[in-house]
Amino acid sequence: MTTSALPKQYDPSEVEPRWLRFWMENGYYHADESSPTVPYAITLPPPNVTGSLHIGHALGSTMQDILIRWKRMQGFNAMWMPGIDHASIAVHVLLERDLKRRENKTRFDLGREEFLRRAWAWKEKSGNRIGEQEKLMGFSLDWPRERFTMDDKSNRAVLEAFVRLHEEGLIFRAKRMINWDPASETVVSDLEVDTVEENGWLWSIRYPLVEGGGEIVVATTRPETMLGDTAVAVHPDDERYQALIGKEVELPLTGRRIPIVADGWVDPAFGTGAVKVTPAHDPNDYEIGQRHGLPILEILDKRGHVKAPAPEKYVGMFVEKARKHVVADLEAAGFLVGTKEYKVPRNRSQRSGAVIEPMLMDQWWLRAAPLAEKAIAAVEGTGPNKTRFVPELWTKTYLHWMTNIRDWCISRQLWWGHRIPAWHCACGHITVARAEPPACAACGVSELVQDNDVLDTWFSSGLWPFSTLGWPDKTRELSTFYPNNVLVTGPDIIFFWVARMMMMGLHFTGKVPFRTVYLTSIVTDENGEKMSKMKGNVIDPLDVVYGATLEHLLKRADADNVPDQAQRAIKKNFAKGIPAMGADALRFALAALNTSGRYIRLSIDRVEGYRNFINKLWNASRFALMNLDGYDPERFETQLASPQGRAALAMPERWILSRLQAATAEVDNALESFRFSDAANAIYQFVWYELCDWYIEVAKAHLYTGPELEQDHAKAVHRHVVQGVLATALETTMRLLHPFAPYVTEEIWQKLPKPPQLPSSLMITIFPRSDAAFVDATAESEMQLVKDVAVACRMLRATYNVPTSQAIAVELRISSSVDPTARERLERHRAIVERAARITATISEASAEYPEGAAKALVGAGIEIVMPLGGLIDVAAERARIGKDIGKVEKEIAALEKKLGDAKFVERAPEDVVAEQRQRLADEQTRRQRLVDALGTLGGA
RNA sequence: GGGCGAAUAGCUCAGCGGAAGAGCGUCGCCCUUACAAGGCGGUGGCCGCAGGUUCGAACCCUGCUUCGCCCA
Repeated sequence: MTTSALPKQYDPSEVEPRWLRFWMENGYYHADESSPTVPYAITLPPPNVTGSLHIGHALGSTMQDILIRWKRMQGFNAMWMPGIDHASIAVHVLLERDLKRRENKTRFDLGREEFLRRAWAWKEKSGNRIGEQEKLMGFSLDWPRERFTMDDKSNRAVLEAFVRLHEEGLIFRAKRMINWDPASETVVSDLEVDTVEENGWLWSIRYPLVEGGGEIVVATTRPETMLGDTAVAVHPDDERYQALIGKEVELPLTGRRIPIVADGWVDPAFGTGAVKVTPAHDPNDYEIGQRHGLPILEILDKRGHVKAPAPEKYVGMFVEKARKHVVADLEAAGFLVGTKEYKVPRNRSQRSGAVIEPMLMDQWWLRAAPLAEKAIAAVEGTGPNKTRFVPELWTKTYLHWMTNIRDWCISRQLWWGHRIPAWHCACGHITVARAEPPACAACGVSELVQDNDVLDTWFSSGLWPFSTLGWPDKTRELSTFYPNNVLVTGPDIIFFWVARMMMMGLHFTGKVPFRTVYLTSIVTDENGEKMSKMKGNVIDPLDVVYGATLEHLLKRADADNVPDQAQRAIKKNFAKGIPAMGADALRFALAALNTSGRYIRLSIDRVEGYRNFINKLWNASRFALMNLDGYDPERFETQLASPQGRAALAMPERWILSRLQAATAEVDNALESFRFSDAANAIYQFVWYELCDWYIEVAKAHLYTGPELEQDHAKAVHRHVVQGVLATALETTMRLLHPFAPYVTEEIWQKLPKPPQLPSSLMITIFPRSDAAFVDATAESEMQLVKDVAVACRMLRATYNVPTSQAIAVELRISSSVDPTARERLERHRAIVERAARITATISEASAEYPEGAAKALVGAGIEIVMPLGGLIDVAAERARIGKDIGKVEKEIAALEKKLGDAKFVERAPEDVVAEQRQRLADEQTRRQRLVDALGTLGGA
């Protein structure tokens, strides 16, 4: 191997495709459901087929891949289920928008069959793209198992679930108030409606009394719905209107007579305290109507146009237009009392953006309360199986929603989705069945028409964790991989996914679908703004991986039809484009930034920092590979296996192996409790600040070959040990880091010399476990001392700008009375300190005599560093620096004396705490004395 | 209106009862043959405000202020 040929900079574009192919070709991603080993399963929340992989997916999926690769390496039968969601309404919105633009047609012009043909074509293209993106990110999904929510198996599961729930009386048909999207002409879920405050008007309208010539004035933001009014309501305690309750008014523009009713729901402080009641087009009015037995007058059709029995004049007008005409007519007729600007809470469909019309309609419903009961018990821990949320705070959100659950409207007036298995007969009877029934169950007629509606997408999502494993059949997959161990998703999906899966899972399988729900943070841009194409602040994960020029970003934005404003934002945000970071850097960044906070502010700069880390690791490995000639991994493995062999290691070797155990333990513990950022940071710290900054620097002295090596056998032996420790530490680091950064670790690992019996890929090696045999407190404290002394020397050197090239003589003065072991330790490790700080050291006892013009520094209380600088020293600066240190020390001393002077503290605090504070005080006092002495000998005050 | 949360270094965040931490930024010095995507060193904090509990509070409790988010 010609390792010297390794490039100085890690090039992910060259490395990633090779290993991706290797892993896929060898089937390492695939889990065998018949394997006797302990399963560990995660189901990927399937991305929406309309989209491409966005940064939120990248985050959630990276966390899942970290878990899966980690567990796989721990020997679990790790299975990660891939799939795509059909996203019923999202596909409709997208295709219909396109249809409108290109052909100026609606889906109704096209017909159901042709529309579905186009939807499938879209699914093929878009679904494949998502899969490609997931592969490029290195996600080790079990591809042969890949599923789609509308494939045959899923269709069968949905059919079975629907029929069973219907048989159980949990699915029923009823006419209730629903959210109608007039643009898409379908029901939408409560969860898919946003209430936004928009600028509007509040109109006051005079409704004249039928008798007595009086009037009542109502305030409304939707005057056009007056055409469907069937009452006026006031609060029963409202003194202004006591005399009017029970009277009738004549409804302007229609001539209809409607009553004035008293209802507690009315807010006397709103407007005039009197409101118009339109039971057919407002949920609250509907409730009032029910309480008072009011008639229901529907005056809006499915496209949001006015219809009869509204007066002929308005029929056919869209609500907005009808509003203008109604207001104008009211004004002309003298019924309009006032108009004022008003913030109107308006419901809009998240999908189409259209204003939602509450409407009364026959729909299919799922009675959710009985299902929710078990879903609550499982999370409260009172049921036989349990699911817990991580971070725990989301439990409340889930429980709050689940305890206040309402019946779920599951039918949608769309075509792309699972068609409802119900057949309507002219006699009015509806037959629900697994297959088209030959005849009506009620009247025997054979001309039946299947229900036109499809199911809400989330209905099939609820079944996903087990429908993907073969349910309703009792498959081996199901018994092996269900329940899943974890579900990873964003907190914004709790109600959509988690809640539905919990309800359906418990109902149909009797088991929770997953033991743990891990909720990631939500990724925003660096200013904390939610990413959105419209804002021009989206970061596409693959643009980060492969890099993108500004031109490329703008071109794509143009293709996506984003507004000019967003294009300008892109020019500002990504003026220099995005440099290629590689998949590993992005994955590691996402893990490192994924703390328990609710948001991750992702910026390219942060990712760049982690790209640098990957590069650092690459170069450390490069250094090792350039210095491993003659290294025999088997010989070293044998040495490490024996206690004597381990005891023969020198301090720095014992130190780095000990630190590696600490890092390993931290990574393992952190992952066990889903603290991804702690795990990533533990590796980062170890690699950069321990392995690279210290161990490799120390190792250099022993790795370089020279003529003396051939004469000095001990040196040659030691060189081999250093090579072994370096190679071993790196090899273990690769295994630790592999779940986070699979590509670079595999690349390096394959190059490292290692014992021959290891597997062919890093991804199927064993994940490191902290080994007590290598934990070495003595080595750690000795190395700490060495580092502290070296750093103090460097500080003096930097303060006085002593060039690195100049090895400077330094006195290390040690108060053996303060630190009895320091002198012996420093003498033993003098060479390391000298090399690290570029000094030549003389070690002596502490003394109050100082050479002229020396800079001084303290390490703890017992070690003083004296750097003679002759004329170089800036006396004033040195005085200021030491004076400042004295100030700090005195502040400490004052605080400690106060504490120790408090009798209650000494009396009540634990003994060890008191002793610790006493020791600190003594140390600080010594330090102060040393500093004062140093100051005193400076002169020139 | 109901609920959930957050205020700690210039920025982004960790710490959640016994000496204020990280990353990035910033300021010096250095192209020292693994790495300038680098090395060495420094600067920087009434831990939102006010009370309380405690020998001891960034951390626990109460209130306030300001910002988020979710639900109606």
